[in-house]
Amino acid sequence: MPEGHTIHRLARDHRPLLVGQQVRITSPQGKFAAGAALLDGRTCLRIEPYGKHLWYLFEGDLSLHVHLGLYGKWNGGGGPPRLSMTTGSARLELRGPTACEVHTTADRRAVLQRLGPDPLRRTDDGHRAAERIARSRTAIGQLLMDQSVLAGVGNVYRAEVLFRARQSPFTPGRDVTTWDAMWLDLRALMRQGVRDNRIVTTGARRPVRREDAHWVYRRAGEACRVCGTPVRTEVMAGRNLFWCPTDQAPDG
DNA sequence: GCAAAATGTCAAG
DNA sequence: TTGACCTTTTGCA
Repeated sequence: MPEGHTIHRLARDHRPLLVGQQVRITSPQGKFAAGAALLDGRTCLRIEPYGKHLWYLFEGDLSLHVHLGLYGKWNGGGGPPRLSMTTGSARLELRGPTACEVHTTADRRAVLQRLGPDPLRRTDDGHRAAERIARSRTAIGQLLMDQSVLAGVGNVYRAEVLFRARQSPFTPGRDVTTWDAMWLDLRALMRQGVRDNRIVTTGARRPVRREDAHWVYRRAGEACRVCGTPVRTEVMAGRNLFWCPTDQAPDG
């Protein structure tokens, strides 16, 4: 399930299958029938991931925009897929996405414009995010989830990067002094996530048991791995936040 | 076997 | 802030 690392991994896996190929596109489930007809038979030119968004660019200024949301999946589950892409040798099926639509270049630009820097893009830097954070009274735990501040970070990386920086989620952005460290850490963690196709932040050795993969995420009530204090949880930005009240105590 | 939750977003009120 | 949407997994009977 998808935070930014999943999307970048999909792009990496799909490139050798689709780029340079003429692609047969259909909508067995019917909901994307018109879009599929528009794209069907075109050659895929490139695949571009950005944050949690994924674009398959085709000849003729049209692209397929996919956002997996919470449940979307390529090549999993049963029943008729929303979208099917086939070449001579590959078959990809998309089920349960939040977004599956045809974009023009202008549509794609409009989405990109609303997104903050993506830690997984080599040329992005954290400066734009740093400025937003430094100006804001909003809690850092909320800012990290805002895709216009930072693209690709979701609920797991939020909890884990805050813990690794020993940063309280409740500190207002303008008072945060750990941003540079968190940006660098996100780059490393998310790259690792692309390699593993999975989020592991504890440095646990493979094979990593599920209960050893995270410091605090989904560990409410369990002992903090560092200090033993029970991990706490509370809804922030509409999602369950997890943190250690001792290691991530607010300053002062 | 079913209810609830889940790595997400948007639009309505 | 809430509800809607989409699907799979988890936890409790």
